[in-house]
Amino acid sequence: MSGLRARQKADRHRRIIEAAAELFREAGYEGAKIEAIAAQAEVSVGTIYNYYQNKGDILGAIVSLEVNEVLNAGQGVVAKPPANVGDALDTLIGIYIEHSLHYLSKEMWRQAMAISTQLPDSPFGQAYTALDRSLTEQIRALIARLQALGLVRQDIDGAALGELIFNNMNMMFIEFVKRDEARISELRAAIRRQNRILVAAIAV
Amino acid sequence: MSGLRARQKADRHRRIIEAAAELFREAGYEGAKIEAIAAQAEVSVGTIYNYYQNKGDILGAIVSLEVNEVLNAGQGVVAKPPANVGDALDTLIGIYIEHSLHYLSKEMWRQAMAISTQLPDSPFGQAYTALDRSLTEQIRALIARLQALGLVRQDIDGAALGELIFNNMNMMFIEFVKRDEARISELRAAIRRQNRILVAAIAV
DNA sequence: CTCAATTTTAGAATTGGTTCAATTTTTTGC
DNA sequence: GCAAAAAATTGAACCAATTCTAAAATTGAG
Repeated sequence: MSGLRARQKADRHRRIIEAAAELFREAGYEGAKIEAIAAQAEVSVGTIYNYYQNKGDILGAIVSLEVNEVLNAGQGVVAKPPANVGDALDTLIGIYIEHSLHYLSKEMWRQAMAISTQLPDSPFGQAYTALDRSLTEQIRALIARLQALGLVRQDIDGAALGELIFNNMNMMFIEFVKRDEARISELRAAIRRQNRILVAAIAV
Repeated sequence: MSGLRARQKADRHRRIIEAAAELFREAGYEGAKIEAIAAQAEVSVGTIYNYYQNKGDILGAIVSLEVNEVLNAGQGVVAKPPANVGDALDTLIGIYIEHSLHYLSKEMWRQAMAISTQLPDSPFGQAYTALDRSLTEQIRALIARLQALGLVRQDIDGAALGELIFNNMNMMFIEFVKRDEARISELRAAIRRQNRILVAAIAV
């Protein structure tokens, strides 16, 4: 039985993540030295590298937690969407954006995004791509739901539309985290304005 | 008069860029050590840092060359666009994409994109954002042109539409450079499919 | 309880980007 | 031309991530 060992392992994982999350927030990604994270987590530097391939993967684990929460929250909207295409999209996207800075600072997002394009084949790079895909799928699911409800035209290419909406939102979010002074409300308004064009095209 | 000094300066800039471009292509961004670039350019390491704030800025200078070429090539399409909204967009985007791997490898693009989100306030970060904006403006200009030609509805929000098209294309391009095996033809086809939805909505 | 296997640890070594103080080169006022 | 000032160059030193090594600790099977 590997009961105790597994529990200790999980515990070390948790301690490392918690220490890193705290230090990333306090000192920024670059400012949080591995030695400091190790000290805070009460493990050695070597142990951290035993659990994660590199510093980026630690951040990756934190990002995954955040995005999975967002995906869960999104479920609700897909299940019971507002009875209006524009509002439905705005509500789902709103959930994504409003949750986005819960655990992660803009600086952490910037680092995470950078690492995911820099090392697309690293564990984190692949995980990040998978998360993006899940978000795209959720938007597609919403569109399919709206089609089923008769709110969106049947002849719309749902797959392509889902990608289009996600890609635009994601790019806007990237620009948002690149500017510290950018406000969430402005971001949402800009995306609404862009989506208005699509809504006009697809609503029955 | 600052004749000699200015000439030497320009010459060293050129040598550094040429050396870096060659080594980035051969050994990849990470693989190209600053010492090697310095040796190849026949300057010292310190001199490189006198000319560029950091390694990323060297890559940035190369990216700017490439993107400016693309912008120039795009001018032609905006001036005389194909007499069909879908074809016009496809032609402009085609120019962007087909030129994109001329000087830069996918790996170089990945690094450049990563740096631009990681350090949005560095010289390169700001330059990259400006380049993105220029591309967006060019797409907007094309739409305005098509509106003037009576091919696009007058009541379309051209600014928002330009952003939407650029953001989607850019995100698709990011995913494209993240996968070494992805082909240009597939990328173009996927974007065409997405834009079809928009074209249906905006064409007169 | 004991022992072999596995994991963790501490810390030294490595690596490569970046910084810096000293030196050299270029310019400028005379 | 010639020195003093300004600018540029140099390469050694620095720093932090990552790797490596040998010793110590922990585990679980018997």
